[in-house]
Amino acid sequence: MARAGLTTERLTQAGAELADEVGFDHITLSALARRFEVKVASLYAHVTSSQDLKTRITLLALQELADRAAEALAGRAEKDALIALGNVYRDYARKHPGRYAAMHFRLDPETANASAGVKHSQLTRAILRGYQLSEPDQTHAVRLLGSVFHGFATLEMEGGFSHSLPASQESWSRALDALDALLRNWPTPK
Amino acid sequence: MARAGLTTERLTQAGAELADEVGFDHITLSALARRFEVKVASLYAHVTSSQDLKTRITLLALQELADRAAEALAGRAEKDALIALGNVYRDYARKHPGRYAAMHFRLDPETANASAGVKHSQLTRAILRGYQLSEPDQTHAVRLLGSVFHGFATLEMEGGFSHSLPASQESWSRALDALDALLRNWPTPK
DNA sequence: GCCAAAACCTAATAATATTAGGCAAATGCC
DNA sequence: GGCATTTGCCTAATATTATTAGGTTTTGGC
Repeated sequence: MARAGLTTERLTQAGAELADEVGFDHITLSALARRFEVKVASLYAHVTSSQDLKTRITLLALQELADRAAEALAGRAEKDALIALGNVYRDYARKHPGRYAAMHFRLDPETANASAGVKHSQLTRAILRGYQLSEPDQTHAVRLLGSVFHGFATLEMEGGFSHSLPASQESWSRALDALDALLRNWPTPK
Repeated sequence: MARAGLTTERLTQAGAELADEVGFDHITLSALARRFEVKVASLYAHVTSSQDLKTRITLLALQELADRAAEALAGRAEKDALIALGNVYRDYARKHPGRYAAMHFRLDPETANASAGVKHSQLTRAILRGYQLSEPDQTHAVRLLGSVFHGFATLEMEGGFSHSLPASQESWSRALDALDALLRNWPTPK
């Protein structure tokens, strides 16, 4: 009989799609095997374990998002850059909820360090170039931006903002306005 | 032989402790049964399913956190209240990572509506009384505060801030300063 | 002490993860 | 083009977990 043509890459890609459909927490090797019309044991020639698959999906998501972020930031500065980066995160979370969740899967330190995850903070730091912030305020600002982007995306994804008006899009725009105002006038502790 | 004295409440409580130890995603009825030195099937007299246990842990966490938030806000206003509420969230996430994660377990709408979850946004809204914001800016601000609290707590819990200086505590203080400054001078879109 | 209800158990089924070892299909060498 | 080898996928077996059905034993009220 014809072969399915499994490869590590194809499994990772299909795993990412599966995650977007059923949620990262609910992906299984069984479901993935079913999708390829293949027996579960066959997958073990390409991934070493369920954990391995999840790790690969995580790395894929981190890379995809870093690439989109880098592209979005090209040629933009200040508020333009801030809005672009924020939208990349939010849009990715909305379109790819499973992959977005994958990015918060715990990786072992070496894997994490070799991942595109490190690019994320670098890219966030890059948009601060347009604002006048020096260390250590830059680091504080990077962490605050990361918190807002991640927090908003997560809460919105969970439906936390969908049961009341105004529409969450409105709050998002205002959050970006607020962050811009903040970076433009970063408070110094007294 | 002596009986273990299982009740729904004790299972929920032990489940919450287990979640704090191994992570909410990794709690199992088997592990819980082991902890009580009881067979797994015995648990089904007190919880209807694994899903049911998780739901109960979620409700417990939402309630605990709402109670702590309410207590922390009593007699405080403005920045004092903001700091107190933020710290309640952050401290809870640090001390009870499993329960904190439980709060983002998907509940069916009716359960969610009957939960202490609704109190959270009310309490957040309460601290805005000290600042001069009217609708719909209040809602935008509630959502922003929620995003920062949740985002920061999550990223810190994952160790996202632990591999670089300054210490995350410092960034947290500065984030609260920033939010206070923002609420005091909420930008209007042009 | 007796007896109902409650608490816990054994047994059986099903889904998933994982390992070991087998056969067949594709690949490369002559 | 035929053959050997590698590789891809399979069957089979084991372990863990979730869940249901139905059987005992404990316990508290009388």
